[in-house]
Amino acid sequence: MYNHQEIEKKWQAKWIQDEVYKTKTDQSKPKYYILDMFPYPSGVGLHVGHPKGYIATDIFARLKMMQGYNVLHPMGFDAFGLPTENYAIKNKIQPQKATDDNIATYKKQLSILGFCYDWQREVITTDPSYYKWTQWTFLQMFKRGLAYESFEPINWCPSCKTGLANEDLDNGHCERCGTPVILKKLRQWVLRITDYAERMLVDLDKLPDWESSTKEMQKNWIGRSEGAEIDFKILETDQKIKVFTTRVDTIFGCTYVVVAPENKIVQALKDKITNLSEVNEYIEECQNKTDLQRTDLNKEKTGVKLKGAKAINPFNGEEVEIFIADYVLNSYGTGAVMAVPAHDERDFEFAHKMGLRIKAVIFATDNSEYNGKYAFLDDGVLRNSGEFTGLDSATARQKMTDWLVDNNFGDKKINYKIKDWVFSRQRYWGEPIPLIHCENCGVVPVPESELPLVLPVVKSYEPSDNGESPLATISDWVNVKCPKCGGAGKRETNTMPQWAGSCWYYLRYIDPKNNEVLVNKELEKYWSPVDFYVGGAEHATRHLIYARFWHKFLFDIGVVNYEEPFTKLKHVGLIMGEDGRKMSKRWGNVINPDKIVSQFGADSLRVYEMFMGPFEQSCAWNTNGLIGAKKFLDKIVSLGEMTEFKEDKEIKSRLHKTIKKVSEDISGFYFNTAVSALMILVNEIIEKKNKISALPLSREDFYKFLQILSPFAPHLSEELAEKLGKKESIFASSWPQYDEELIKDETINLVVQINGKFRASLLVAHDISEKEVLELVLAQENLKKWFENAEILKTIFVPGKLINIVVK
RNA sequence: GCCGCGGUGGCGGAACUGGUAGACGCGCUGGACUUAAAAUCCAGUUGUAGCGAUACAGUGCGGGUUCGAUUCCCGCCCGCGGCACCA
Repeated sequence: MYNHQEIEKKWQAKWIQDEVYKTKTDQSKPKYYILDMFPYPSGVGLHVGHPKGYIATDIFARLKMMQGYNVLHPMGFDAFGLPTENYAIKNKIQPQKATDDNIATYKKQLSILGFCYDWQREVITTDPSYYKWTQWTFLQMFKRGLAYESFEPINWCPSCKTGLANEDLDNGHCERCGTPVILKKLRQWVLRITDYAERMLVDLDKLPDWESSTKEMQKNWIGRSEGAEIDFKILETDQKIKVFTTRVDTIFGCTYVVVAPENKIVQALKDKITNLSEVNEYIEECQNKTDLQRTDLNKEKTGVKLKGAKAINPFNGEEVEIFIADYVLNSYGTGAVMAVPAHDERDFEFAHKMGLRIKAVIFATDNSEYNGKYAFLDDGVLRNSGEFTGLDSATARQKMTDWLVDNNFGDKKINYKIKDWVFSRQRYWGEPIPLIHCENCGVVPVPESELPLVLPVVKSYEPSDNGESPLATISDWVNVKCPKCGGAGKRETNTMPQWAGSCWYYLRYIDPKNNEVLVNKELEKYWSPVDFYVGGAEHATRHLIYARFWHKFLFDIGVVNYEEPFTKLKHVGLIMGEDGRKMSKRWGNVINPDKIVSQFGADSLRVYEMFMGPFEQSCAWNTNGLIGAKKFLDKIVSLGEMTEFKEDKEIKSRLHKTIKKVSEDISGFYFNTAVSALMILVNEIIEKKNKISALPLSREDFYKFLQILSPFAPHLSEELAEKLGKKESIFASSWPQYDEELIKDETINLVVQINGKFRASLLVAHDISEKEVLELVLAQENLKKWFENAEILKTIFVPGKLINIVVK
């Protein structure tokens, strides 16, 4: 037992006093930038699961420091956005005050865990000196046409009363409050992230050190598909319906065309449609559905025929019916499809329900006939397809696309599932969008010299029902002169989404106080890119998509010198409650880190969380396991009390093996096995110690042990190192090297197998020959029975490891 | 439905490019110390049979490759995560 409270307090104060973790930009040394995803400071504070990733990066950073790197390992807070705003409203505090309080709580909670952050580089996204540059980047996007105003229907959360991006949805519900979203027509600012879709996709291949699951998720989210856009002329008009398909080869099987209910073409055909009231009724019906209802796969497909209008298939001149149906999404492709029921499941289902014609044109290569019971989705050979009959699907797609181009009926087209980023929120707690609406000049940017455009203090920050932000009510802030013509202008009152500030914060840590530029070029060149980024997997298709986009833009305008922000990425597994459920107030299973630290110490918590299991894996909390970690540290304390040192050869060898193992395991983020290796070493030392009544190590070697322990248990290691007489912080020391010679075992346990089954192990010299082993084996009394009445067919010998004798 | 990951004792998990399955920790059992308990220390702990040496079985299920498979291949089952009418 040792007084962890006293020791931890002492060293935390000393580290700050001696500036042990101050980042030094000594450019002669190699740099290492290791970054945690900065937290969102919520009202309830941290639970014991949050620091897991921070502990891991802290251990890693300490290793790198001691290995002689200049380490940048900063921390900050992502504080704008709905959670704080909703919390502030509920508790009747100003959002700024709520943010300040929450950050103070978080910092206190983090500080007692003994992290090696350089707090002088702290970045807070709600700080005007920070969001000045968020606004600046937005303006650069605006100036290059990447930010545009749109009036299209978007996701709207009726509870949070704001528009949302696709990334803010969780299965059709608002990710924040769980309310099903609806589509609502709204004026909004949108970023052209789709312009970067291709690059974001292709560049994933340049990231070998990202987890493949994350890359896969991003690929699916970007959702590239290659196909063609085809014009279907509408009979007796000069209108046309543009459809997108990846299966031009099936077009001779098209028996109707479907457009989304919101598609503009419906209104354009008003005069032709003879059942207009029925059509309008259907459109209204669709508008009243939530997104969730509309996209429910289990529901039956619905739709209405546009009577009086017909479309013409450009390939065969056939006249086909036109339907509106909400199984076609207006937001993807052209909002219209050619329906080929024989070769598309959805069209098949719809055609069945409405009693429409099904015409098969693709046949399996084995010439089996189409049975009409389901849609045939595979590629195959074309039939009934005019001049393209007989071609295989892939060739047909090429030739038919060429035909489209030649005859002016369409073109090749690549579509992406990812949508442009809806970037405005009708809420208060966000970065003001620095634009001014002028009657004469249109939308005019706020001059860069006037940045930051500070978020004004407002009396009521509750959201409104009318799609306007609370900022719209502050008339003396809203009404300004147009910076261009001096005439009357109005400020944009929407604010930026929560994800804006986190798109580039990693750059600001490099140069956190610069008021002239976003980041100094020279410093950026030295420190970037982020070598290693660690955080939750839930950000795979949110923050990590946005940040890559933002970064590529900054690359394009020359702010940064490389194209991908995060070289290596790992996700931290959750810590669940003792009951196996996610820690939450609702289940009453939240474990508070402050309590754990005061009761068991930060070092115990650190060791335990790293020992729980593989870093990426989620794992249930178990207080008994924590006590095990504490016991491990207690044992080390008892070693530290020894005053007699007597070097032992076996222990020295074990120490060097452990140095190797721990170094490799920290580098590879295999913390559980690193802790295990340290435990094995300690157990062996204790066993020996009990025999010889002295520490079976030299002073120097005991210090080496403390060094490899120190990333895990920094406070205790410093304390024991000081006891050994060390004057300088252990983290200023050089990481110990292992001795190759000491690791080699002179004698080894050689495995003896007979017919592949383990039968014995023999203690022999490591370089024993096959012949010698065989002689030894045959001489063993307890193995004799295997060779009686048996013939040795062959032996397999793996030097230094095993011999397998095959007998019959 | 599609994509990705996983399935090993009572529990968390270990096992390098195929080579002693269950390291390390928790829990449990027995013992020492104690008036007693906690703490600590020692021993045991995959199952079955046996006093024991030992033998057999065993890494989700069924096959296969191999001298040898938790590891590689084929076919299933189950769990988790993501996406989901994307034409």
